Amino acid sequence: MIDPLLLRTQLEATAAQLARRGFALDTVALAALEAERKQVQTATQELQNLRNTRSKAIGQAKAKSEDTTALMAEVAGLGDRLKADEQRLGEIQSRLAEIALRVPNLPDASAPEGRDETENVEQRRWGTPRVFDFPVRDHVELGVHDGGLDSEAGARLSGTRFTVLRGGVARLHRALAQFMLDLHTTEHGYTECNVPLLVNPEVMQGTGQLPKFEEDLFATQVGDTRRYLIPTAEVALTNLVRESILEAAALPLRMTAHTLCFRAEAGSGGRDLRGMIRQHQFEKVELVSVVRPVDSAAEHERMTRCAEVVLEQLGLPYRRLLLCTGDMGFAAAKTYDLEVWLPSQNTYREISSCSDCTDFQARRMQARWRNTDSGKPELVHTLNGSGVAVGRALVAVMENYQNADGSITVPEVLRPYMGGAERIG
RNA sequence: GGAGAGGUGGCCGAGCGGUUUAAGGCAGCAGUCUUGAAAACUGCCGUGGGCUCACGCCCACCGAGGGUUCGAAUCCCUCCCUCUCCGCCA
Repeated sequence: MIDPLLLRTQLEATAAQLARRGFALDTVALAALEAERKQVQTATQELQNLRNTRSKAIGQAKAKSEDTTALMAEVAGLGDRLKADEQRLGEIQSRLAEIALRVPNLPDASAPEGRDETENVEQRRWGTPRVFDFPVRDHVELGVHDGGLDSEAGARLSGTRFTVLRGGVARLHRALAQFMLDLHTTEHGYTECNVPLLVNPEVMQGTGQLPKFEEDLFATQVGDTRRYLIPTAEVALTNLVRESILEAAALPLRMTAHTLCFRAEAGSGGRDLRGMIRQHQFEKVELVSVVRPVDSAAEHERMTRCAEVVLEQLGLPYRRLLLCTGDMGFAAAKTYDLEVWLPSQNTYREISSCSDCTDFQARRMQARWRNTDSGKPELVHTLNGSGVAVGRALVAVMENYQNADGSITVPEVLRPYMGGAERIG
């Protein structure tokens, strides 16, 4: 959520900033609703004040055994008026909150203005795509051999966009996750966390998935209790600081988790249907940082580097994009995407996304820190990044390390996790 | 799932219809004293919100949500969570 004060006091300027990312704020409706809120809230508080002072007077009169009938007459009917006003105020405020919860974050000044992914700005490249002296196979072909990558089996069990992994491919997948987790915990200063995959609706609202993106989520219902499957560990890790006040010394807080992720992928019909690029269930190693506001820009660069190091150690060519305003996620003020080279597609494909969410999630979660200068609790800044997507890393390793006979060379850094094996398949 | 005990400010803890404007203590911050420190003493010290140029004034919050009442931390109802024991279980 952006600062509601902006919607009250700088409505037009805020609308202009949101327009940069293609979000149309209905300023006329908002201004009218806000004027009504102001009027009703003032009236309600005046009535509450009247009730409080009268009630106190009755108490004092009774203590002195004085007659209270005159005072009692004064408050007659006040309760009903108050109840009506309070209800009306509550309705206005929840309408305002509903609007505010659906407004995306303000884009950072350094995010280039643009409509969609075609206007993202490439920042750098690392590595040189390998030149093959044999016909390149894609990961689906490479995986069919011994059923190492079996989407038919996945479909039989659960439908489209589910895959079964077996044997060396399954182990390579596991090795990738282990390698990433070890790298981030031992080299990059992140604390390993193991988190619930099912979370309650408040948590989903905290990081911005609800109320706007419900159709992208898988949900469970047991009795009256509704829980959602996390679409990313960002949800669980970031919400660990919800409704808390952190000491300044506890920051920066850096956490990582390897989890399953579940996405309904509504609205992506037909895209990337082949193979493991876009699945309903996939694994990811996630990085989350909670920092002081002044530190978030630097932390964003640092986090993105942590993700890049994964690809560099795996020897996978990649490029870094600075996302334009129109391609950023709901909660992000600024985002870098990392795209890995896929020989079969002769292009770079997204494998990581690192976002600075500034105070947007913190405000929804009421996550604060105690500023030692002011002594007051202030909102933290939160950041999240994939470090990196395991399924897509598997695809990238299979394709970039393939051999003419259809086998796959195991990248050096993964061999300790593969019992020393140098190739699979 | 069953039985019992609890949820009050950063922490401990009193309050169980109206002198509560949430006592008191601890921790913290500032000051006095001191060569310095400690002790002692004095003051400050929850969160969110509204109105105001401002000084300030006001509203809400005692696990959550309802209810009773002129008035609720306190009484009633529903729910949640924590702890102890029992049961079940990877």
